[in-house]
Amino acid sequence: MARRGRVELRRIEDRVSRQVRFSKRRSGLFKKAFELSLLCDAEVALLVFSPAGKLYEYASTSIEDTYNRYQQFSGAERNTNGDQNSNDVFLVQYKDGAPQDLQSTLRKIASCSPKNNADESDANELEKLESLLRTALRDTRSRKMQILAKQNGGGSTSGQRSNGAASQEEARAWAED
Amino acid sequence: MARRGRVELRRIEDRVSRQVRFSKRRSGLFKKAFELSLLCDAEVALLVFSPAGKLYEYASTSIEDTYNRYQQFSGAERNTNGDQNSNDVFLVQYKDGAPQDLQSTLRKIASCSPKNNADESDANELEKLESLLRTALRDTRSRKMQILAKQNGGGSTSGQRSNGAASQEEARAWAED
DNA sequence: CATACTATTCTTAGAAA
DNA sequence: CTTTCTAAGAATAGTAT
Repeated sequence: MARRGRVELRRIEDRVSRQVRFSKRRSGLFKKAFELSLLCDAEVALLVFSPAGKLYEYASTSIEDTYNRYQQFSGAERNTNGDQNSNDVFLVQYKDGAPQDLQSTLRKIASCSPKNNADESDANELEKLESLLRTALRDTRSRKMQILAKQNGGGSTSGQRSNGAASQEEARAWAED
Repeated sequence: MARRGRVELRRIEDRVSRQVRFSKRRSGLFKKAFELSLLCDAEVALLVFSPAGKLYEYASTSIEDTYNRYQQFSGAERNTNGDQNSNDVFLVQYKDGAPQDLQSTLRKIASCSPKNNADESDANELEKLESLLRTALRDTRSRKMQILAKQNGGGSTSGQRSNGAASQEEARAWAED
């Protein structure tokens, strides 16, 4: 049996049904978000809290970066019309040199052994670890994006069916923290 | 004429086409985000920057609120006390995926050995790795925050304040669909 | 919670305005 | 940049696992 009619735009009463729909629509939403960023070269950040309080997130770059850009944007409204190759001050070329070093980064991460005691020496170590993790995450996203793109190179857009955790790395980054 | 085939999952080369698709897909994405929050009673925050740099946003509550909730959720650092040294603040216990398990997460990361060949099996592995890295990054940040806070005598570490932004614009109209 | 199925509804690429 | 029109694809409600 299938849908009986159009979807009414109102909160779903039945808990089970609402939960199932949340799961499905969430997947669809994240997929759309990913596709928008990849197909149209847009920067997307998406945060979703389920009714149960669980967090789901997606960001073409990172939640923090996009939120910061959002705040800056709101502060200074600077809109240069024309989608030409305007000289973007923050344009940084990452190219594809990073992903190859992913294994190297992972090895460095593995060598970190943060203690459970919180002291000053740990702070520095954690700082380094954080940096390594950021790099590894960026490289992992980038590589995964390449694979997905290759898989769907001549296929459909619905090839990616896992959760919406997909991500991409573009040749643009204004401030990778 | 309509669509001739499936959509290729890759950046659209033609600028005009990309722009038109961005406009359409953005509308669709925001509609989906709105529906998810309404139908399933979820909290949603969505930020999109067009290739031209224009901002589009939607939030079931507000971007700031949801982002703050995200920060608390992932960072687990919640200090509501401005300048008073409240000891109990740092005694907040973390739930699953807590900093206490950071070492465990790092071990899992270390066990990942992404190959350089881009095939389907690699995509799944990278998916897991990405998830692990996100977790590790969150935990690392969280722990670092704790240490820094402790060093500073428990001073406020969440001084980030909004610049009085927030300009809802694309959050209505499709409520009739 | 996530997913397989399938009938239906919904989204959207392409071409123009 | 937004939107109209049409038909091909995509998403998904309800149900069961």
